[in-house]
Amino acid sequence: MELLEILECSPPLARKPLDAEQAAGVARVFKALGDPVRLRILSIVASRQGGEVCVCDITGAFELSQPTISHHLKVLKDVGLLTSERRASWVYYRLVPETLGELSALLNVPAAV
Amino acid sequence: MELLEILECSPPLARKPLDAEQAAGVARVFKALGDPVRLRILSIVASRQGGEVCVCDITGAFELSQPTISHHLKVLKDVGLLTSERRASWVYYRLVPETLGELSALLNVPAAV
DNA sequence: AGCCGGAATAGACCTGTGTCAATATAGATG
DNA sequence: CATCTATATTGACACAGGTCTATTCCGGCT
Repeated sequence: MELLEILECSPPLARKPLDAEQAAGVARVFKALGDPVRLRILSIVASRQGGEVCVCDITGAFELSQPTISHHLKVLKDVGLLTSERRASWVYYRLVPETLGELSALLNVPAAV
Repeated sequence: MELLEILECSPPLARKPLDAEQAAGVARVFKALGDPVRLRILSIVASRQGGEVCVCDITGAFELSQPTISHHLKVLKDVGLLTSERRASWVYYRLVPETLGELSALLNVPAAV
């Protein structure tokens, strides 16, 4: 997954201006975070004891159709924020803490100049 | 600016699921970060010695029209990531490190469970 | 006052995207 | 095999958003 590579190699924003390619890679992830439903999904997964959540639990937390939730899960998965695993009839989603951590580091601008 | 309040009161994602209102507030900021041009603008400002950049310098760094850059600056300003100050004919933009810091903290998920 | 340059705003256009209903797929179970 | 439940995919639609041109606004200068 090349996104993680970009993130891992990216110094904080203040280090030096991002080039177009780096910016495009990082923007994909932030764009995924730029939706309230996806943020809530992410926080549901993140705060879940055991670290994984069944899709049905997520669907139940929203007044949105099942395909809509499935769509959002796919977006989060595609940018490397979540992974999924099927067990029997159910699919479980987990955080990818590395991705979140890299984003966090990227935004961690040193104190005012 | 109520956004900062939301951010300041928000524990990390893993603490407990965001409610709809919190998620909407935070999503606004991430949405602003979810564009490559805006990320580059932000990194230009962040990496600038002295902490401020004239609009003309930003415009010069892209092959985009001046109104387009102005639009992106407005988006970043509206969500509290930048502030601006007019001096004579020029307008200078600065980071709001608090906002970045809060986002960084929000994403800072504790190590795997 | 009039002009000039830097920056912001307005409006139009086109693409991207969040949502849904309908359908398909996967696995379990009778 | 038939069927049921859980999840994913497809296609359609409406709205949001990035970009441009044209215009306006704001300071400084002559």
